[in-house]
Amino acid sequence: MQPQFSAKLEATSWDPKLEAEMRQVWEYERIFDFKPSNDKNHNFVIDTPPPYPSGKPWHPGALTQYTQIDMVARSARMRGFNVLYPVGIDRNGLPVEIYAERKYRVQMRKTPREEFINLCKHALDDLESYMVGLMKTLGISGDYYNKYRTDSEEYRKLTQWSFIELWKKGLIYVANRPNNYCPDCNTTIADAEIEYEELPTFLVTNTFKVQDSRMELPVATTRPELLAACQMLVVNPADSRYKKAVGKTAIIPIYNREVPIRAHKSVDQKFGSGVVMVCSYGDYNDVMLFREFKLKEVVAVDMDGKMTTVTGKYAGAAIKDARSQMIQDLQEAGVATKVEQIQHRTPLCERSKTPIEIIPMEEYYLKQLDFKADLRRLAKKMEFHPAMHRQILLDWMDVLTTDYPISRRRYYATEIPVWYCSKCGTPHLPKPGVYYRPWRDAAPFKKCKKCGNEKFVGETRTFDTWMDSSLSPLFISKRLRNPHFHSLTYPATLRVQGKDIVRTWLYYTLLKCYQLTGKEPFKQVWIGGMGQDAQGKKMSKSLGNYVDAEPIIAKFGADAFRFWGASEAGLGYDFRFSEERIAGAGKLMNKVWNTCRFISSFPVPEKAILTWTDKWMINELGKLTRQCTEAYARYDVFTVSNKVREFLWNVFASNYLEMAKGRAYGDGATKEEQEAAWYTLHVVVKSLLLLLAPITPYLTDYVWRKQYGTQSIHLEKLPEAERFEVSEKVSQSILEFNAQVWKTKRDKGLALKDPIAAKIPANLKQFEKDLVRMHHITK
RNA sequence: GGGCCGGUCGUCUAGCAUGGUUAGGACGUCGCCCUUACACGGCGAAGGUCGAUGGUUCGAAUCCGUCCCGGCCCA
Repeated sequence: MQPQFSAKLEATSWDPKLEAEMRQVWEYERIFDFKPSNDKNHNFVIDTPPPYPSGKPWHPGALTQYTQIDMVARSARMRGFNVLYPVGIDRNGLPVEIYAERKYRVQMRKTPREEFINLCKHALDDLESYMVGLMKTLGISGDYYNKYRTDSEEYRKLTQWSFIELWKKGLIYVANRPNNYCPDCNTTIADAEIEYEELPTFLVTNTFKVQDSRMELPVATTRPELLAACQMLVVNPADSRYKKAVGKTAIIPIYNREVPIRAHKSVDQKFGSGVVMVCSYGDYNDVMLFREFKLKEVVAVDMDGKMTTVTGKYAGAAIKDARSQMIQDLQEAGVATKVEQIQHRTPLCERSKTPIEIIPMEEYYLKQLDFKADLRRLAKKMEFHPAMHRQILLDWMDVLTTDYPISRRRYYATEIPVWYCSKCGTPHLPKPGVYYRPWRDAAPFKKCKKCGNEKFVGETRTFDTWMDSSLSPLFISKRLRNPHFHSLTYPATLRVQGKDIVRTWLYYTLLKCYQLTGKEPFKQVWIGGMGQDAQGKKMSKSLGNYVDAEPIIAKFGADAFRFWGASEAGLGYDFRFSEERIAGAGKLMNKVWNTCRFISSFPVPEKAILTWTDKWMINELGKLTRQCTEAYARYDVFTVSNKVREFLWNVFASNYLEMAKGRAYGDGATKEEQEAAWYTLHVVVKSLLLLLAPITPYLTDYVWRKQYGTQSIHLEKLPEAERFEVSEKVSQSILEFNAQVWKTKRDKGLALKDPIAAKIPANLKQFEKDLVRMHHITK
């Protein structure tokens, strides 16, 4: 290297360890604080998903999603917005309770409530610091100073406020209905919390006698233990085999009770024997038939998943045990004629993977069916990125058939703020704006408004956790705390989330915020794809294909991980986790570093008189800049990252840089030409750094501060595009010509610095001087 | 059974809406090269009958029909 030029960046490779240094600077400078503009349109409010601390390690797909969201936030800042990018932690509900039960080896029901809550808090604090630490490592530029927790007094106050408001609007009611119940979690769950799996089970065919007849009916069932709860047999009205039996009475074996035989079109003639027993409740069809035929419920399973006394000798047994015992008894009694193993689609609790039971229980409900049309209208009005994922929401709204059960029989969640008169049972709701714990606190009333009684009993149940999280746009906009701030930040600009929680978080947020404010909670929705394992399978702890991203991030750096996350899959598409490809992104980081290092050895001229080579380059850069700016406006970091990589590596470094290198060193060039090269090199590098800054914030800021700025690159705007009159085909010709010379030299066994005779194409005459110098072309 | 998405070199993908030069790039592989930013590099090469099959057309990865496979969601 000639002595007059020495690089400002010394190391020959980018060291990811420098990321920690950069992070400290950001924390010290607090450059990501939100300063609300009084012009609402300048505020860009992101409704971020507060992560759920459900265990370690954190799902690598989720981590990737958070980095993608951060790129949206950072690019919005560089587009000139004041960005509110909250950091929250979702700390309510089941996963934490299950985690605490495992970690501290306790059972919730056998632990005093206060004590159990404290254990949950402990577990949460531990997980939370782990997660926040990872977020910071990844360069998530959220507002850590105002980090919120959904189990804070402030947040729960808001949840209880929303319940009281919705109650006042008449949207809350209590009903005793058959409900999804998880005997393992001991609580009611919503349809949205159920998943289905094909599981092996026994299909038992039992013979039922028909009264006053010699007829016998084969009845196929997967739930023989519910025999005591059978209230009817049904066949398909078109089934000729059983026409004669319809209207008669059958005798239930073992219990010797009489039940009617009816016909209903819901019965599948081909399933089992074609005769089905209707019990309370084997499945949803039972629920429907009980309602339709006004049958009397028999509760055969209790809230612990044990058989009740109506089942006689099976009382107290677990469902599974009762089932095998019953099958054995039926076989011994000669009632069971056939026992076959089949695959049966079984509803499972999403959290505990236990088969759910349908048990009649009294719960609080929030009306939602009346709002379908309104929500559909909102969903169509909101802008979706990508547009195709709007359909997930619309489909879900289509299939809703019951209102939303909101009460849960758990401990670690927001309490339902209700007290009941101990005499007449009338529910009393307190004034909103205070956090209430009715299971512990004295009632804030003197007398029952109905009967005058002075004693109250506090509600012990809590809310479903989506009752809390569905209020995030109201919480981050300080609905209860700061009306002015609220008016500037609600509705939010953008909701960001994964496609797995469309039917829960997205849907419930729309529902509740619309019910409470009459508006949509956000203008746009960003739906990310899911991280899968290297084979494209869903990553889950139970499958054992879970990857811990932390050591990979430590190895390659957050920027490499982020770049990979940006460039791997288009917005909304699933992506596969691959260490190899993250390593590949790490190489790009190094390429960026070394490009900057080389160019850092040249002065930065204010302006220059450009040669055609420079004009060509700046024109190409302009094209790239326009493409990237447009892509950022669509939150499409996939396009940005891939276009920048291709430009940087294949056009700028491999071609322009080689063409301008000699000129930059002053080799056979005028001072003017040399300065033009310097100028262009810096213009391109500056723009590339700015375009990459939202995606790889550490490296770009580090270089920027060393080389160009007195302030962080993250306080700059995205670059402007410049245009020159350069013929369209020139770019391709240059690339082709260079490749051809390189190939010729290779074929002839020449070194790159050896002279070669070559004819420069007519349309590249303007670049002749640089090309001759670059390839050492002789005439 | 219904919906959505996808099926392009070993792997990840661009192109497909507005059909038309040797289907572009990345990762990996192989060969040559330590050329004064980078060997975490440079250059080159191999590798694809664009899921299958009909059709429209002078011409289809691209448009239309049917089918198959995978993923997710729903029944």
